[in-house]
Amino acid sequence: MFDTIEIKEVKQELGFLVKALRKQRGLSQIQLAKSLDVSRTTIQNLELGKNFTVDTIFKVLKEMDLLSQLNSEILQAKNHVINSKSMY
Amino acid sequence: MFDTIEIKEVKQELGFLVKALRKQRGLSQIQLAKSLDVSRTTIQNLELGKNFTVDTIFKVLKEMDLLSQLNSEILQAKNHVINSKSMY
DNA sequence: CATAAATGACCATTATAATGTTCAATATAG
DNA sequence: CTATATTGAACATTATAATGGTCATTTATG
Repeated sequence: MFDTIEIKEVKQELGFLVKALRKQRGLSQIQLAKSLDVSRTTIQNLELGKNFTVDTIFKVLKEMDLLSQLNSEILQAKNHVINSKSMY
Repeated sequence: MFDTIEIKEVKQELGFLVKALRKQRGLSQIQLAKSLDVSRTTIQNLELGKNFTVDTIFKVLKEMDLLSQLNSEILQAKNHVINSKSMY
C-alpha cells in the first residue's frame, strides 16, 4: 500500500540533491570532500546513489546548513508517534 | 551561525525515533531485524545512535511507511535549490 | 579550436559497519 | 515473588564503506 518506492531510488534522489547543493555553492567534489574531511570517492559514491553511512550524509547536510532542519523533522516525527495511539 | 547541532546528537535522535516507531508497532528488536533481513545488532546500533548506513535506516523507514515522505522532502529540497539563485 | 578542470569509472588497500554469539541487567508477564 | 522476554554490552569474524590512486571521458575556460 504505502511506500512502494524503492530504497535505491531514494538514494539516487539524495545523491542528486547533494550534487545540486554542491554546485549551487560552486564547489568541486574535491573541494567539498576536503572541507568535510572525506575522500572524493566518498562524495562521488554519495552523489551516484551508492550505499554510504549517515555520518557522510550528515556531514554534507551540516555543511549545507540543513542538519538542524532534519533534526527538527525527526523530533516532529517522534512527537507524532508519542501522541498517537497505537493501531497495532 | 546555522547548524551548531552535532551529528552525534542527530544520530541519537534518529535512534530514539526508530525505537518509538518500533514500540508503537509492538515489535521487539529481533522481530524488526528479521522483517528487515538485518541483524539485531544492527537495529541496536541504530537505536543507540552509533554509525550506520543509509540502507539500514531506509529499510526501517520503508517498513514504517515513511520512505515516500522522505523522498518527497528530498525532491522538495532539490527544487528549492534549483529555483533559487546562488549566493556563492 | 586547444587547454585545463572536473567527473565517472575502476582497483587494491584500509577502516569500519554488519553479523552472530554470549552474558548481565531490565523489563514484562504469570 | 518467579519465570520469561527483551535489551544493552562486549567480542571475534565477515562484509563492505572509505580511502587513495590512476585513467578516460566530459565539461568548462581561454
